[in-house]
Amino acid sequence: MASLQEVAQRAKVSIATVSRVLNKSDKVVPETRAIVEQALRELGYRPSRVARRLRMKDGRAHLVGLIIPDIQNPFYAEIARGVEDAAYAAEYALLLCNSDENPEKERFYLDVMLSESVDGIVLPPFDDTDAAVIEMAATGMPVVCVDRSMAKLKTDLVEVDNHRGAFEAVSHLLDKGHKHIGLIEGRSQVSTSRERRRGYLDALAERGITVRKELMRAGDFKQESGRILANELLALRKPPTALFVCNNLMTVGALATIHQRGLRVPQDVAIVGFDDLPWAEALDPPLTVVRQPAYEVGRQAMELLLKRIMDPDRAPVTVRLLPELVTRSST
Amino acid sequence: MASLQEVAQRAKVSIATVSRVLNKSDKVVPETRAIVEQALRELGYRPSRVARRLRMKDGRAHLVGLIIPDIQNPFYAEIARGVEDAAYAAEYALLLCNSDENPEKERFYLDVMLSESVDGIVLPPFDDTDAAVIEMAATGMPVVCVDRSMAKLKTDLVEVDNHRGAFEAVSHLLDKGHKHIGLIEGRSQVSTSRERRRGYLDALAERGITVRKELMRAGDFKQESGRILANELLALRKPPTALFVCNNLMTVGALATIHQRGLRVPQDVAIVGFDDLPWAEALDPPLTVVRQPAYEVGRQAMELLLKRIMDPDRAPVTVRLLPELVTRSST
DNA sequence: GACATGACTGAAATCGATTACATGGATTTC
DNA sequence: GAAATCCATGTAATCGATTTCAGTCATGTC
Repeated sequence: MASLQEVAQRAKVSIATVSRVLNKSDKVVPETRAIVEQALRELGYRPSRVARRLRMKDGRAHLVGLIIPDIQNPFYAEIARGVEDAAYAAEYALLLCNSDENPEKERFYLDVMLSESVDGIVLPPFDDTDAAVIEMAATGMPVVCVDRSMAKLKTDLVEVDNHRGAFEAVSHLLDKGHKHIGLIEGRSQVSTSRERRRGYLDALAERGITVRKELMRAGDFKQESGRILANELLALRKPPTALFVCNNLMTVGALATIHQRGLRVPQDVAIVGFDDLPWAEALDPPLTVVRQPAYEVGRQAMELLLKRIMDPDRAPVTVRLLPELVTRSST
Repeated sequence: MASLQEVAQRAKVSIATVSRVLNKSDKVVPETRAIVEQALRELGYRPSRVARRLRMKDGRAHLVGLIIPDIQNPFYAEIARGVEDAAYAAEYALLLCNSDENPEKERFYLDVMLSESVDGIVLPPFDDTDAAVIEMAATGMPVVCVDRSMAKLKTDLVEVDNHRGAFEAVSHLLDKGHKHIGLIEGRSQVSTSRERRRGYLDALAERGITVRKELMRAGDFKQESGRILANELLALRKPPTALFVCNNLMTVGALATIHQRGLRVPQDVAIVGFDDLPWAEALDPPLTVVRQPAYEVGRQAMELLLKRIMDPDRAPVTVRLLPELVTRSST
C-alpha cells in the first residue's frame, strides 16, 4: 500500500534514495540508510512489482508463465511442480494456465503473458507447427518447450526419449510372448505420439512381427478416448492379447473397458501404459508403465528458462531425459 | 511490443484517441476510428496489462491469485480447475501457487500477489488463525476462502459439510457391523479436520459405541502419514476392523499399508476415504469415499470473488455444499 | 587559498497505459 | 452576427518504481 513516495516523505529523503536503499546498490551513508529502513518498516512498505516491471525492460519481472493442457492430468501436475519449485527457489512467481489442448485458449493465455511482460514461458506446444508459439518466440520472448518438440522452431527443449520408452514397453510385451499388440496413441500432430508409434513399430519389426494396421488406433490423450478405443480393439474378431497405451489418462480409460468386459489382467489381456501415476501401485492390477521423469522435466525446463533469461543469445539446448520401464503386475 | 505511442504516431493522432478507440468508450468519429484501427492492426498492437494495472486502482487488473497446498493433490487440482474455468470465462488470468502447507511459502506468495496488485485471492487458509491471511484481508484485498474456514475472519467462504460427510461415512461402516473404527485425521488446527472428527464421534455416539482413543490418529494430510498411521492402527493388539481416513492422499497411503500387510479389503479391514479420486474406480478395490464437489467449490469461489471485486462492500457469504457418500467395494 | 576530486543525494525522465481538463472549430441560439 | 453550446481531439497529470544526470558539500592537493 505504502509507496516509495510516502516512505521518502517520512524519511525526509528523495524517492531515489529510498530506491537505492531497497536495491542495496550504490552507497547510501549508514545514517541515511538507517532512517530509511526505519520508515520502510514503520509503513510496512512493499514494492509494487507492477511499477517495477513497467520500468524495467526484459528479464527482471521475476514472473514466468506455464501453459499446460490440463493440471488435472498427473503428468502435467508433476511437471508443474518441477517448474514451480525451481521458480520458487529463484524467487520467481508463476502464471499457470490450462489450455485444454485448445489452440484458442492457448492463444488467449499467450496474449496474457505477453501483455503481462513475463520474463519467459514454459509450455508443451499444441502440436508440431503451433503458430501461436512461433509468433511468441518471434517477439523475442524466451520460450522453453517441454515434453513435445516443434518441427520448425528452435527453442530450448526438455523432452523424454519417447522412442526408447515405447520400444522398451513393446519389447517387454513381446518378451512375454504377445504377438498381437494393440496400440492406442495420441494425436499424430504431436511429436511424442509419432515417436512412440515409431518405437512400437520398430520393436515389432525387430522381432519380425507383422504389423496389423487395425490394431493401431489414435485418440486424443483423454480418458474417454482410451475407453472407446480399447473397446474397439477388444471387439475385433481377432483381438490383441496386449495393449500399449500412450498416455496415462487413456490407460485408465482402457482399464475401465477391460474391467467392464470382465477380462483378467494380464491373463486375458496385458497392458502397459505411458506415464506413471502416483497410485499406479494401488491400481487393480498394479500397472506396468513407462515412467517419465516429469518432475525433472519441469525443473530442468525452468532452469533452462532462467539461463535464457540471463543470456538471451545463448544457443538453444535440448535436454533429453530417459524414461524407465516400471514392471508391475499388468504384464 | 508496439505501444500506444507508436500506434498514435502511425495514425497521426494522440494517444488519448487511440486509448478511446481501444476502450470503445466515448465517441470517436468513424473515420478517425478506422484509421486508428488500421494502425492497430498493422502494428499488431497488444495493450500492456502492466501499465494498465499501474494506472487503474483496484479491481480491474483481470488477474486473481489462487494459493493451494499442492497441485498434485487431485482434490486441489479439481478446485483449481473450477477456479480457472470460471476465471477464464470472465477473462481473468490466474496466478497459481503451491504453499505445501508451509506458512512461509504462503506468505511469500501472498506478498507477491499484493505486490502484483491482483484483484483478489482464493485460498484454503493454512489453519484457523492464519495470520498472513488476516493481514491480507486487512489491506482490503478481496479474499475468498475455500475448503477451510477461519475462526476470526469473516470472508466469503465456500466449504463442504464435513460433519455430515464424516457422519455418513462412519454410519455406513457401522451399518456394516463394524464396532472398532479407526480414524486417521488431519492437522487439528484445520477446520475440516475438526468437523470430520466431530462427525466421526457423533456417529459413534448415536449408536452408543464407546470411543477408543487409541483408534484416533492425527496425520498431516500427506500420503506418508496415512501409511504410517494405518500401520500403527493395524498393529494394535485389538486392531480396528475398519478405517475412516480423512483425506485422499492419506487414504492411498493407508491402502498401501493394508496391501503390504496382506490384508483383504473389505473382509479383513474395510476402508472409507474422504475425497474422491478420478481413478477410485480402478483401484484395488474400488474405493468407497465421501465425494466432495471440488470443481464446484472452486467455481463458486471464483464467482463469489468476482462479485466481491465488483462490490467490495457486500456482506460476506458462506456457501456450503453437500458431500456425497459413494459406495464401492472397499466397505 | 583555489581548484580538482569524490561521495551522497536530489530532480527529473521514463516505462505504457487512463482520464480530467483544455482547445478549437462548427453549429446553434437569440 | 456575437455568444453559447457541443463535439472531437489533444495536452498533460498520474500510477510507482528505476536510473541518469546534475548539484552540493567536504576533502585532498599544490
